[in-house]
Amino acid sequence: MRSHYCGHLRTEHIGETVTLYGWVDRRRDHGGVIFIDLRDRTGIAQVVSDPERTPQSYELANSLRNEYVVKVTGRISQRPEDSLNPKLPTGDVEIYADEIELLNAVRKQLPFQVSTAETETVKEELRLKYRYLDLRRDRMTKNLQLRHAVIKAIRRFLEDTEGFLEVETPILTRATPEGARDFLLPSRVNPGQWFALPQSPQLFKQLLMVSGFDRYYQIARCFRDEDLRADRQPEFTQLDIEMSFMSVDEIIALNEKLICHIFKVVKGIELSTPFPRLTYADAMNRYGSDKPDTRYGLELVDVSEIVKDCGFKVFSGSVKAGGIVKILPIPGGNDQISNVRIKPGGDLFNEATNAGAKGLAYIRVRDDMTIDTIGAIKDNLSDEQKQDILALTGAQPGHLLLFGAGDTNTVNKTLDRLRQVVAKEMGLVDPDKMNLLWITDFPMFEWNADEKRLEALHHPFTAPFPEDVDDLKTARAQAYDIVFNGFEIGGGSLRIYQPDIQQQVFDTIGLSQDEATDKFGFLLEALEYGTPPHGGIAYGLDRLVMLLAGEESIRDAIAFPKTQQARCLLTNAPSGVEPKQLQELHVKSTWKDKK
RNA sequence: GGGACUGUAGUUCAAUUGGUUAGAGCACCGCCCUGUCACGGCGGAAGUUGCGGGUUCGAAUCCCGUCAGUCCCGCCA
Repeated sequence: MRSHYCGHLRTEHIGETVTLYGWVDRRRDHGGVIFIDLRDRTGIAQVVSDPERTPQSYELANSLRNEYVVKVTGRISQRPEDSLNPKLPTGDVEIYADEIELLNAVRKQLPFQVSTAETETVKEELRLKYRYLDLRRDRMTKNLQLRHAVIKAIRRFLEDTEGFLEVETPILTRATPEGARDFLLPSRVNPGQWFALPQSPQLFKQLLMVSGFDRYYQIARCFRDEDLRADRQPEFTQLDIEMSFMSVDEIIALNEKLICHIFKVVKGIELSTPFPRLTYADAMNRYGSDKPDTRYGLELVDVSEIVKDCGFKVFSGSVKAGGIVKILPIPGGNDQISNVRIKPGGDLFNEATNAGAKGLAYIRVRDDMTIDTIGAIKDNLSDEQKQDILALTGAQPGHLLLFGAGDTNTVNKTLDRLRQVVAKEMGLVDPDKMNLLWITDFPMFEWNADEKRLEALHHPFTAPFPEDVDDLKTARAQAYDIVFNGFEIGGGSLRIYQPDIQQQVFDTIGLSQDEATDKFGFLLEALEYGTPPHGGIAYGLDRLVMLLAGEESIRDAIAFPKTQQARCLLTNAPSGVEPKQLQELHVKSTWKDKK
């Protein structure tokens, strides 16, 4: 007797007897025909029973409802010519039932329709509360299968082809001063002391390099107690990789092979290598972003030099204050984007001001190459300056030029966002394109205005370029991010393996000797014992799966995700606990339990 | 911490913009039909319009508060 999956329901197996388990897919109370959503979620089988031969099964079939669980034993048969259903993945066979057994009924009305729900948008709140039903739906089943396929491809490649070893690292670990907010757990046996959940296995994987496991990886759960977004969960999964004795180029090459393998196995797509590389400086200059979507052009143009002495104070003042003036040139924008949208109150204006811009200046290029612009530009820029701008931006008839002026960060952020909005609405994004690229040569540090100190852009274990070590403050890091269609899917670096440089980096970010010893003494000490040069990368696995699945929310790539308020609607976690538990943990509650 | 949007039968939506008894598809229940494939036919039940308050002769609709979900800013080495 055959087992019971979709793959066996083919014409070459006609005549064989099979047992199927599954859920009734759609309601039928007619003709003894039911559809079974197979237990392995691979397809739907049509089951027919005969009123003469198996009257009990026939009666049962006619009374079954959606989502009842059944066991069916029967013969694989050719479906009659007039009842072929190309929509069924089992093709043109059906099961001629000997016996239908009801394993379990649906005792309550379903909170939403599972079988036909592909055509309906169910409120996410309900989907999350009844996640076990949501996961029955085709879309979510496919997403989880895709996730599995990605992980399987990763393991095959890293273990079988490249000789990596998976090592588990602790979930109960210690709090770190840098980075995201920690999730903390009180220790019962150590009063007043706390574990933290790992933000990533960063330090442990470096210690594994010290141990000599020169090719480590882990599908690792990570935790960050920060606010959520469509592509961010407090609990998420990284593909974490670390290698010894490898250069940046070697690490990048290996990762390109890995990504190619995943895309080929999972999506059947052949990517070409090497992936393009952009330095951080170039990416910021050309796209205003360190994770540019390069599926379309719309590159930014810096016009600071042209306008630095012009009479328009917003422009010249920005440059004099150390900022910049840049332009987002939009071909065809003159016709397609109305003034209402760029002027105060308009959606593009709001987009700009939300990003921190003070306003949104523009130049429209008419068909005869004359221009239409705001008064301040018309009156305060010379004809030569205007012509220089048109020349530098490559403006053609029909172009719309949008200006960003101010400090460099704000300008880049504003134009980056406008660039994305415009590309989307003008249909410049080719959904079939799969653009992967590397961003390299990040700065080591950036200024934290609130805390008035430098902080690590990547993390404080990132190695600077050797030639930049003399002036760490402005040093570039040997770090790289991998960007997929405008999303950062991974990032890594060579790590510091010399204790003196590690100490210098801690000094630079204002971590005192005492504090560094207290928090990272174990690392500094480990570096004293012949640590090999090493480096690695970590991928956001959930985000990668989301993108490969074509989903817009990371939640659709995770079986049991949290809501934006970091709650689990299924279990209603987090929840209050008994006072006794808190006592044992030496924790005083200052918060009244929410009902 | 802040901004925006949403919340109406089990569910997806509607309700002529403040006006009679809040409607429809699907689901659910009953009967009929019995080779269907979004089957079909007849009938039925189903609502404190998230919750609380206010304005009004009258509130799903307007106002205030609150809860929940989503998107975004801050935040996320």
